Amino acid sequence: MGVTIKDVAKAAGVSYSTVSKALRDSPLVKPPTKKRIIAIANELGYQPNVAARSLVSKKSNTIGVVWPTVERAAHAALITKINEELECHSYTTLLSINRVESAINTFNRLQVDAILVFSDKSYLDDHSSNVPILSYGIAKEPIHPTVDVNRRDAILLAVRYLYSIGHKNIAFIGDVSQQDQLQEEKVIGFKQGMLECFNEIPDDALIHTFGLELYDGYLALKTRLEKPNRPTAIICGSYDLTKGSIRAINEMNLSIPNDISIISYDNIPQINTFDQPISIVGVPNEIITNTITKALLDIIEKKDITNSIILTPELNINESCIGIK
Amino acid sequence: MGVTIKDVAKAAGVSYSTVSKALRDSPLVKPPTKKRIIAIANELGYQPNVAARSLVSKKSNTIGVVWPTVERAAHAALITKINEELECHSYTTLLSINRVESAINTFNRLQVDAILVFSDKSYLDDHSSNVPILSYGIAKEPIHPTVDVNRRDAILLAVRYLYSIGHKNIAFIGDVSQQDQLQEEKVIGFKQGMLECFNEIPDDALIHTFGLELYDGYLALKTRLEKPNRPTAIICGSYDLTKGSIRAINEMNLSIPNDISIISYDNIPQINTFDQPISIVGVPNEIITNTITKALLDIIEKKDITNSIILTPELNINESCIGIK
DNA sequence: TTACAGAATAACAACGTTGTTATCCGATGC
DNA sequence: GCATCGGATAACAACGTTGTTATTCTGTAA
Repeated sequence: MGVTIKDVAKAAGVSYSTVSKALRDSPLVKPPTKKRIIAIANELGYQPNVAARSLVSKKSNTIGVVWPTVERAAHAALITKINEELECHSYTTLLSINRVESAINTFNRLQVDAILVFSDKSYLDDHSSNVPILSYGIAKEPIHPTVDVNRRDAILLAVRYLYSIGHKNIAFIGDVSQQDQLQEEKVIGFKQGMLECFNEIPDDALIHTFGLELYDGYLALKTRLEKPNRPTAIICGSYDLTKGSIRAINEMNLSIPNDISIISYDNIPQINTFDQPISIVGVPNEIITNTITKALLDIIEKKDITNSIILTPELNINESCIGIK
Repeated sequence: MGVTIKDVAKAAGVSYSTVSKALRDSPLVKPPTKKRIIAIANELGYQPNVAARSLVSKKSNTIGVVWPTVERAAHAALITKINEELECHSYTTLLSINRVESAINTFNRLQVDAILVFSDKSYLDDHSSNVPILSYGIAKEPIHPTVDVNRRDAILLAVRYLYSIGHKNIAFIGDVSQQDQLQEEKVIGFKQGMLECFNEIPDDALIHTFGLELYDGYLALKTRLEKPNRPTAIICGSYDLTKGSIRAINEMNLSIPNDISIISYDNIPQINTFDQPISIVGVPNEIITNTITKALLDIIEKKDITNSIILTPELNINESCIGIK
């Protein structure tokens, strides 16, 4: 079925080792011959056999990604990008939506070159994995090298900025259920910022949602806006919550930024699909993916990354925020 | 790094071909020897080398799944299940979230045994793929063998049922934008049913949403319920729309089924997470996944399933529907 | 012309596995 | 006691590729 290197060799009238070298662009073969061989290979529709190649090279050029939470939109954006970047380095990404342990097992069987784990948990059980593992999540006492975003500082940055332009009534909308450490970190950052700026955290400054979906944000903010003491600035804990919040604000016939300034967490590309520009705080997706890609290549090369990498968030302000005199 | 079959052979004092046979449970090797070899292999932590194995067997035991629309929850449920089922047949699932053409290319390079494509489009461009392709979507003039759900009949069934228990004012809520052929089919089924039962399609029987998300359903239904001539029964075009509809109904202080009966499309497990049981119409997920798995194994073996498979929906009624005298 | 360097290409082993074929050895039948 | 049979295991080729080593060929200097 498949056309092999030997078929090409026969067609070109050379030995098969020459073909191999020609296709790998080795300097050991004369340019004209090389050109001719490549042309013939293309014509025959030659596809290198991955199995044979990785058998001899002892590498699969494949990276396994463990992604148990398929639902999270932010992760989807990350994975798509990482996938692209790795392809540039001629690695193929392999996704598994199984449970973490089971996925790690499978990837060990498949002998991928490295495993990337997306997990909310702060640590993974210590599995015996022959393959190096990188995790993206919380770098608190990690077992494996980890890439993490400093969510606490992100929200802190936002509070400080809003304070600096005169806001006195700032609210944070997000999941305060303490189930998810990632969300918890944001709340801590908010509280820290409020204490720093105002020496207190008013009861109604934290707007609780019960989930991270659009509707959760919509409902929570709408309920809050119907009460007195309307905040002049809101920090939204995630992309979907921002979407819901904006709908709630529109529905109340309020204006961004004249009535309410908004800063959204999550620095993902979709943020540009809103009707109006929205200020954001977070680590740009591109930086996250670059870092992860680089870290993966590093752990493959055995450049042991002992330290975890913690990324610093950036603030991007535009007309969704206005100062208060 | 890896412990090979030869290491096991040396440790067991037998030839490596004997080890191979013992591990594949061949009758050619004596039971006691077999047992001993397996024990030693386990002890050494032997993992068969996939590359070598697929090099000789000319199979990768891997199936590529093209999944360009990561966001759709219904697809996530399907894929998870298919993944499980294939694992039972010792196939590994490989996900790609790239564009369809690019993904098919990659999978050809990796020489997977078959490709499963999730696509809204009614047909794929005729790519030169050496690997057999199965698609899940619309089986209208398909190029590749296709597994399809008869969405038209599903909604038709629902209309007929509601009519049979006395409803005179039935509405369908769904995406009527005609962008998506899958959604379009449902609308056609609804219209057909209405004509069949009532000889007409009232203008307000179709409740348009502009998307398939929860909030889209919520907003559209709420708007509709504020108008006169409230429907006594509603058919929801998808799981997320059902969720939104239920919220709208609750918010208006209406009761299911006393004020409004509900039937939801999408026969997925999550449907059981609602506060109350909801009647559904559609093909149970398990049947879809079984069919797809079987079809995949078939095209791998025979390389030729000429006919597409169209699945017939089922109606599952419970207390979310009540008759009208 | 012969010898020889250096480039170009051919030959070959190796990667880890599987299926086929060959070998060994004990038991059986005459 | 010898040939034979058959079960158990060993030996080996093959899968398609790459890196190393061996061979051929070309052009140049003695």
